[in-house]
Amino acid sequence: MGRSPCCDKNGLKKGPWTPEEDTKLIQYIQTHGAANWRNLPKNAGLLRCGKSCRLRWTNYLRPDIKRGRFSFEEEETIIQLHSVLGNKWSAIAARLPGRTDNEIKNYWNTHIRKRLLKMGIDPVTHAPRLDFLDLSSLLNSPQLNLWNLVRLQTLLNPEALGLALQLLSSNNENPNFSNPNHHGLQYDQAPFFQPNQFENVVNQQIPSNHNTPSFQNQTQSLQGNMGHFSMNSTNSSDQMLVQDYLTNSTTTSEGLPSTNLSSFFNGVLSDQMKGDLSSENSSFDNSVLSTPLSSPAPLNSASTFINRSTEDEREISFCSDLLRFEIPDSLDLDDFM
DNA sequence: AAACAGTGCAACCGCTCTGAC
DNA sequence: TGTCAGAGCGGTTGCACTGTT
Repeated sequence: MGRSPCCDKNGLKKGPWTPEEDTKLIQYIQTHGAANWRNLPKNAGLLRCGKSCRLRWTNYLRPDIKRGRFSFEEEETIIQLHSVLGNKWSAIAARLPGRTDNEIKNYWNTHIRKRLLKMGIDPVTHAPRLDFLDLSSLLNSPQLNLWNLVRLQTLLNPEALGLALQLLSSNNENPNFSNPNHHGLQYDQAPFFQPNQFENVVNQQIPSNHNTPSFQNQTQSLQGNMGHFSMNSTNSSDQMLVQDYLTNSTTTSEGLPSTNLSSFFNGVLSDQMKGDLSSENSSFDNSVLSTPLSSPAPLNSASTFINRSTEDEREISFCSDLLRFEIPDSLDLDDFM
């Protein structure tokens, strides 16, 4: 048999707390302290379960509770801590003064989790998931520009890039696949990817070591997402940038992609564009020009939130930061172990 | 203006874990 | 070693609020 309930629930009140109940609880705890929750309701004159009193106090009435919207910094901290600690909400709350575990849990489930899913990130593992990623929403966004393409580098995992490379390199063998280059082909006349072409190429090009259910699921999802993008994107220059970016990627001896943005920029950008990127007024991190995919850029969370004016920008940068974060030196993981 | 659907959040429930005794 | 209270967690519910039709 299970243990006896913490209190006799007959006749006990449930539901929202009234101001009078709150006042009684606060006054009692201020006088006697927060202890012996089983006897507290009776002593305080409350028709509540002790557990209910404890939750009410710890989650709402405690004087050090901070109410209101989570800040960018708090949000980022939650994500970083969650990637290390998982669903240990109390441990996360201990690092966020004034926030409770329940509040963080609710905020995670209602805001952060949804946003991660939208950005194609597994909220459990914090890894990019192609079957979660909605490329069309990213690439069709009004903010689609060079910055977002750069940030896409961090969204796409090696498998995704490898698949794209195989697709692009297969054009010599597969006449059905259109691989336009920027020497005369009219992009606004040629579709970027047709879903059926994508599927045909995928079926032919998946390497044997990627013949796993999860990889197949991801490639199928990528097919759908890329197909959606191609059918909806009307910005031919954007398509060209993506195409060139992928074309300039290389593969390692192990067959894994090793994408270097410098080759992309050198091959695609005009001198004017490179100059713009290197200007002091640009928020662009020049280190990315020489940073291979396998070398994550250091997290610079303070600067990444500067001058972001739109929710989309915040989401994209938010996602980018997620995948680039590193554990701060000040965070002692031994505390959690 | 009313009905409806979607969203956010406080609160609850049932269970497990932990530490004190 | 077993029992118990407190703490913590995942999941869920109910309600208020907001946006849409």
